[in-house]
Amino acid sequence: MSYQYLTIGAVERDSGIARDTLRIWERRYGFPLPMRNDKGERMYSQGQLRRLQRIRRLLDQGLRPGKVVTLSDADLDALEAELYPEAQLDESIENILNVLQTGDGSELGAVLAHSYQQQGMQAFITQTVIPLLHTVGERWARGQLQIFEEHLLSQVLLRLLNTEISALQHTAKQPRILLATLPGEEHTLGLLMLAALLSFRHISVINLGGEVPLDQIVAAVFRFDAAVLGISFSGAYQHDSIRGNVNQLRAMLPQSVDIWMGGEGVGRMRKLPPGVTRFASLDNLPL
Amino acid sequence: MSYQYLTIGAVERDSGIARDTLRIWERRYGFPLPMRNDKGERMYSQGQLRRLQRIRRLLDQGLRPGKVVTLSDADLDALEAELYPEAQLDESIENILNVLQTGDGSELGAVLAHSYQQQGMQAFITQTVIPLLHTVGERWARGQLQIFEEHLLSQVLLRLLNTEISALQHTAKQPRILLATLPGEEHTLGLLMLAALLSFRHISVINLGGEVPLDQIVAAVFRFDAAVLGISFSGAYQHDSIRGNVNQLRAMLPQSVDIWMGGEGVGRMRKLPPGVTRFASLDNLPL
DNA sequence: AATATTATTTGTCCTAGACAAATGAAAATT
DNA sequence: AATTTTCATTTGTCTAGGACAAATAATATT
Repeated sequence: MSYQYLTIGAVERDSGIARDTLRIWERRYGFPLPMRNDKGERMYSQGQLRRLQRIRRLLDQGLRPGKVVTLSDADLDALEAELYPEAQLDESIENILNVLQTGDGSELGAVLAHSYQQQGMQAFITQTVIPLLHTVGERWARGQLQIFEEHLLSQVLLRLLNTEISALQHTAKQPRILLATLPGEEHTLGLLMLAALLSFRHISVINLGGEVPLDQIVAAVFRFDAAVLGISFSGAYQHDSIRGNVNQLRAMLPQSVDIWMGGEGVGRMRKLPPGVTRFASLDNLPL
Repeated sequence: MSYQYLTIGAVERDSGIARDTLRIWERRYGFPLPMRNDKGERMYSQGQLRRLQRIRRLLDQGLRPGKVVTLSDADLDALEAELYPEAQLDESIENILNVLQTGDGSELGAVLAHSYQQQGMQAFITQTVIPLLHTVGERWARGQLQIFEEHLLSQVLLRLLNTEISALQHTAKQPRILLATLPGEEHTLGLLMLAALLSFRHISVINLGGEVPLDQIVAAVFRFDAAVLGISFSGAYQHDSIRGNVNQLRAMLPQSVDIWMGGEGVGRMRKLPPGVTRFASLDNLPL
């Protein structure tokens, strides 16, 4: 499709790996070893970008660069096969994927809405949406699914969940829960699923969305007198930053405010900071 | 609130100005001149960050660094006052802002929904949402409005527009329009407003959301047989990249596919690439 | 088995220079 | 007078190779 070479800036953007890190991997591990243009600048191939994206995904799972960066494509395949076992899929999920990958775009919303109406919010999210997103990620890693299909699914889910929250919000009561992600964490779908589940239980939710600076989160908690602050970390979030940021938040907020941490990024943490509640899955919220 | 010093990485993240650029501004213009920690690393103050954010906003308006970076706070005030003249506000907008800044969070959605029901989609978007977002930006620049309030407004609008699109989509007919922003452009609210307006006219819209790689946009156009591709550029998008990217898109797509470009970033462009339609405002779509 | 100590891995930051793309100003042309 | 061309300036992104501390793994000690 596009047999263009990419600058280091473009690779940083598309892989999520910092420039400095790309250069130092090259020095230390010998990968990626991009070509150079006549100015002496690194020019990465599409294949190198793709491998970097796969590597990034493995690092997000907790693997270490020293063991992953040097792997060949074949070894990567093997490692992925091991880490992401091919789940056997529900028939309805299979169907949704099928619509996503072969449909004409307008049907996807209808199929998902149908699932939702059959299952109700809780089951829809835990048994349909989450496995669906997992599978989409796996298929992407295998090259069986295009990125725009992933985008489309996100948008359609965004619309569906927001629509349902709208329908439920006016019945909401206390306690009030404030939701946000921290700067650097753009993945807001988890937040939205949580908001939907809470709305469904008639709990009042204020969703600030993604990338909210710490002091602003604190200001919002005070302003809206929130009883709980929910922060979501996708797998992509650097483990290191999580702890520091959450400790800082804990120190800035009164003890009466509960902090909930959720998302894949949290599941891998051993110890949680004191005064913080983990909700490992959306199945059992700490209510 | 937080009188902490920030590393260059944090400033890059929160101001949107690249590390390299921060260092070179320091060299060339003498601002920002951060303190150094004992490791010799730059440590920026909150005030420096704030000024950088204001500068960034002016650059997004098309001003040049050489004229802006060296300005004092007072001169910045003056420049902002000149560039963002205090618009006199509609009473209903005044009211929405008031709810945003003093309400308890749950009312905002209701107030906006009320405006929408009174005005209909077209007027709501052009006469309420757009001036509202403008004013919020101005107030933020003046330090009269907090960032979390901006986030909250975005989320509530996101929900409202998505809800209305849901209600309208199933009546949609041809032509089919595909919407997306390019990598680097995270601002998707413009896209959503466009999607809402089009849905309101019973036009079928497929919204891929933000930051979609070029080749993926092209793949999606073919897959969904879109008649029109709509790309939105916020003011923040680098003018340079716009032209190159759009030219590339034009070359990758058959002439039968119209390309629409919109958003503030486009308004400042002199010539458009050939074969591309501009919609300067959401008031008159090229239909 | 749990804890403390040492070794290794790893990412972010540093300096100072180079260069081309984009922009603005001036000159030449229609 | 308006448009195009040419030249000068501004500006951001990229380079190299080194340094260092925080996080993690491995080993020793209680």
